[in-house]
Amino acid sequence: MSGIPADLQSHLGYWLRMVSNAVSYSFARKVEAEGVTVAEWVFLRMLYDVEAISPSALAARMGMTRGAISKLGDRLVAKELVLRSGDGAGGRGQRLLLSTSARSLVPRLAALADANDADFFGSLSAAERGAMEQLLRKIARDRSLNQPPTE
Amino acid sequence: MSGIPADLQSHLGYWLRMVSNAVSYSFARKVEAEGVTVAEWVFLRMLYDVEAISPSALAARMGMTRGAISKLGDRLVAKELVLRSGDGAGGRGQRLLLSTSARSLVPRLAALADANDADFFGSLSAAERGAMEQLLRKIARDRSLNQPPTE
DNA sequence: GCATGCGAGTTTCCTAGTCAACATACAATG
DNA sequence: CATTGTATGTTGACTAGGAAACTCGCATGC
Repeated sequence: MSGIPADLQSHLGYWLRMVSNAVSYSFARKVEAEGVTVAEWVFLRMLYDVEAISPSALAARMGMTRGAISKLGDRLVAKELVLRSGDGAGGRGQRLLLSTSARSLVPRLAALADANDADFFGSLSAAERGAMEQLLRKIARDRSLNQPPTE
Repeated sequence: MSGIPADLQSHLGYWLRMVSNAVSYSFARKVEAEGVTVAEWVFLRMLYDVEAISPSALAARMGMTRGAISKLGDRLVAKELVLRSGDGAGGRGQRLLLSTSARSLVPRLAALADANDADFFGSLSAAERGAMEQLLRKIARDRSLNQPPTE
């Protein structure tokens, strides 16, 4: 025992990071054609469902800090994809919502997400993909990485 | 069709990113007790095996740019964990190698990596972990994310 | 009615990457 | 040899995010 320290490749975390980075990088290349980043896609996709949400609630769902959401919001407002309601910039009980152009952009981005997933996981069988998803969801559940459905 | 755009959670890439980020974040918290970052751990662990390597070869293996390796190297040299041989800073056919203190640090970091993997994947059965690793490796292989054993 | 506090959003400073421009050692070619 | 080229390492400008301090609106208690 305690001979050679464990190899990098002997850790699942290592492979997870490698593959995840590659998937995200590839997706980033795809969505940049639409002038958007991965974080922005997530932001927009979440708003698409909820209609309106407060910045700090969104921060919790996205697993980012309030500060990061504030800046991300600035960028999206500048791109005219997001509106801040209540509407003076400094408003307190603020709500974020999609612009109409964002609402039409999201489906196009979703198609890119589908394509990216297909690129990477298309070579797996449906059973394999299912197994992978179940395992990942299980770990996320154990760690409660699920964004709570709470506002 | 073309009704509601695909959900974030319907993509494997999404779950991969969630779990991978959580794993890396948790690992970062663990190794910071040893004064090291995740990237620094990878850097050190790779050097541990190869004995000496050129910065650009290491960049290729780590999937980072030469610039990033240069700065990462600076930090590790400052921490006295890495040495640059050939030794004037501007040397061209430069080699990176571990200091003796780094050589004794790596096994401790490896233990933390083991612990982190156990934290996250310990709740899976051995068969599940094996399945996960095989699937991830397969994707990495398809995309040739394996660092080539070439120097 | 006023103070006190708390929570939300912003801002500042810092870190860690990329990208692209740069300098330069080394090789190949005339 | 000299020149030209090419790969290598470094640097500077920029981006994205975290941590923590700061600012206010708003509620609560006195």
